[in-house]
Amino acid sequence: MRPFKHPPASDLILERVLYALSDPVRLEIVQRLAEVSEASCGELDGGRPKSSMSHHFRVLRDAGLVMTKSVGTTHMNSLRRSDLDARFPGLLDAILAQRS
Amino acid sequence: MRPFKHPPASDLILERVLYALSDPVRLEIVQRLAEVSEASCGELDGGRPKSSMSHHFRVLRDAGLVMTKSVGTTHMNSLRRSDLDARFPGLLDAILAQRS
DNA sequence: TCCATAGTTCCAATATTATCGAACTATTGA
DNA sequence: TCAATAGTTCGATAATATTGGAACTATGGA
Repeated sequence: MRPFKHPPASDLILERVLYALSDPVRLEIVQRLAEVSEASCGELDGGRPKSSMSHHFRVLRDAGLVMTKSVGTTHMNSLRRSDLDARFPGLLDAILAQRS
Repeated sequence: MRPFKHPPASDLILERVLYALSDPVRLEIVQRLAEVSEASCGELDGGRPKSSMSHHFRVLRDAGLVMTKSVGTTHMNSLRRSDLDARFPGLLDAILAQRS
C-alpha cells in the first residue's frame, strides 16, 4: 500500500483542524489516540463499518491531526501532537482536557 | 423582536463549538468580536448578504459562542468569553492566538 | 500458492450546510 | 402614521458530508 500523504506542520489550517474535530466519531478517535499514543484502525472503530472509519481517518490525516503508517498488515495511527502543539499552542490540550 | 435563546454555559457542547468555529466566516466574526467586545451584525458582514450573516450568527448563538441582545433597531453581539473559558479553559485563547 | 486479515476505494443514498433573494418584523425618527 | 433601517425567516438551489455495502489491494502466515 502506498504511503499516505500527510500535510507538513506549517500547512495546517485552523478551520480544517476544528472541522475534523467537530465530528463525535473523529473526536473520540483523537481522544483515544491521546491516551494510547498509537493504535490500529481496527482498535478504534466502535463496531462501525470499515469504510466509514476509513473515511474518518482520512479526514483526520488530511487535517494534519493523525499520522498513519503501515506496519505489516495493519495501519498504525498516532496523534501529531508536537506538530499541532507547535502550530496551535494549547489547542489540543484544551480540547483533550474535555471529559466526555 | 423576541429575545434570542442562548444555551446556558453548562450546556455547551465541544463538538458544536468546534463546528461553529470551523467556518471561515464565523471564525472571523469571533476574532473580530474578541477585539471589539461588542458589534452589530452589520458591522461584521463583509459585504455579505444579510440573510447569510443571520444564518452564521444563529449557528454561533446556538453553539453558545455569541450573545446577542437587541439595542434599539440593531442587534449587539458579544463573545461569551467567560462562559467559554469556564467550560473549555484555554480553548478560545488557543484559537484566538492564531493570526490569520 | 492460497487464505485470512486489515484497510482502502468506489459507489449510491441520504442528510446537512451554505448561500442568497424575497418577504416579513421590529424599532426609531420625521 | 409613514418611511427607513436592521435583522430575521422562508424557500429554493447547490455544494459537501456521512454512511455503509461491495469490490479491491497489500501483507503475513500456513
